[in-house]
Amino acid sequence: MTENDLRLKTAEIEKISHLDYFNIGISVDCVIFGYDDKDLKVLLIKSDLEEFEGLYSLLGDLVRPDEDLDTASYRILKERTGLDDVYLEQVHSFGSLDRHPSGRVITVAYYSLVDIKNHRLRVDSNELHWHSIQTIKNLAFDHKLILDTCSARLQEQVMDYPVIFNLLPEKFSLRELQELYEAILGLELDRRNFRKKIALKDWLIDTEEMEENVPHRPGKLHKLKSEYKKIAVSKQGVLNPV
Amino acid sequence: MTENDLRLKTAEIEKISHLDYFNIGISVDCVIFGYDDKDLKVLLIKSDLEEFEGLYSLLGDLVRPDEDLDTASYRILKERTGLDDVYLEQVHSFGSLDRHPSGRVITVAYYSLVDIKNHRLRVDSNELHWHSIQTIKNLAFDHKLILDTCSARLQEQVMDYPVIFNLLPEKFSLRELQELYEAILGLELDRRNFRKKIALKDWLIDTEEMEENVPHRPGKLHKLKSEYKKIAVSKQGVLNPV
DNA sequence: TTAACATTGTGTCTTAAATACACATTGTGT
DNA sequence: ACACAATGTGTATTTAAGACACAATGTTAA
Repeated sequence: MTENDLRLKTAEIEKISHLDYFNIGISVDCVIFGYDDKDLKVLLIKSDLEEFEGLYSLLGDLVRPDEDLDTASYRILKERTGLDDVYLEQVHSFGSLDRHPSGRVITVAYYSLVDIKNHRLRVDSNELHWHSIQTIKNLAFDHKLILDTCSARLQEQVMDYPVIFNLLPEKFSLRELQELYEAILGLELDRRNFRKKIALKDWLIDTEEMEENVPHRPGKLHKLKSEYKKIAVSKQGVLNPV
Repeated sequence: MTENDLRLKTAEIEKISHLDYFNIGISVDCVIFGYDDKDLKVLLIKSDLEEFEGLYSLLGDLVRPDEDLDTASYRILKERTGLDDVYLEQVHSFGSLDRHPSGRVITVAYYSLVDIKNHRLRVDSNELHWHSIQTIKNLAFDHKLILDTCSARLQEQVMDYPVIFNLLPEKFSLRELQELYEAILGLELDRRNFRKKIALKDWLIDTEEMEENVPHRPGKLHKLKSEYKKIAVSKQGVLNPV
């Protein structure tokens, strides 16, 4: 390498340092909701940063230069959980100056809905754990704020769009569905009025099957009409209430 | 400079090139809505990019390393319009690979509501122009998509939150308000039912004043209750319907 | 000055949805 | 066979939405 090459290299460093000043990292964080044991849960991982020792954080990663935002969130979900074909929706972007201890990182938050029982994650080997929303006091970074924002969004959407069926198995009883609504909304619902409301939306088909292995009178099993499954799996862009 | 220095420099270049590979620009774009002449309008500027010659684009800029997202959108609004103290709300982030011809730029879209009449912008000197939403066919970048997304968001919010009063002068007649709703929702409303609905929301105070200089029977002037102005100017975080 | 005009302001009826509320039925477990 | 735990169902009340018509008021122009 000649002295001239060196000068060129140095100039390049200058230029890149300037770029670096303007460099802001961009990441995606996924709030992955699950439902089990009559409780709304979120999938968290132990933070690997010293600053947040002992705290959990959402699943996230930097966005690669060759992938768009939705692709990045799908990749993270797939890599971390092995899940594919899940409901994902962008919620909000967070960009406080001090939100990441090791530099300026703006993050785009997504929420996701998965059926815990159906997909068996290798959660323990991964340091991944399901946490009840109720019990979460604080998280690494600004992830508690992100979680709360996504929970609020989920609450807003739950009565207007057929999304939460992604949290349930293919077939479910109306009791299971009502318990899920109650878990998300944080209130108790009247059984008769709830059933009337759901019937009015006309989202469900009554399979002719019945619950099994319940220690009481079994209920009918229902499933989501197939025309709504399309919307539910990947709601792109603007969507009208059904 | 020794051979060893050179090796160090080269290593630094390697490292920075790697960073550069991960470098993604981040910008903010503002959809600034205004209302005039019974028409919903948006503030646009002639694109300065060759690729988009003749097309208009939204007002936007790169986010600086020392400002958060909300601050960036306020700055852009202030710089370009001189307006301060306006309603701004983050809507969605857009990150397609090919959305910017000169590189990878992810943008965070905000919408803003301003009273055209009240603030006299130097629009002509700035190449800034108000365009009727109706007439806009395409825009530079993916700005048509961003505009449509923000319009849809505005439509969603307009009946639930007292936001659109930011588009009107301090005092307005119920006819003006109804025309604004009609412009945003793109439909005609029944006058009696509209007034009943607005009365039910209890957002307004009846000032004892009357319209002036109208070529017909003048209507009463109303204004937004002050407790809602707070919310309306800067809706931070999660907000419940009123 | 008066008549035509444009818009204000107001109420009832009907329909749809939300809420409050109670009892007989069915399958399981002991 | 009895206690248990849940299913499944209907009516009455209140609240909101939607359809719809006419008298009153101020301006303008003949």
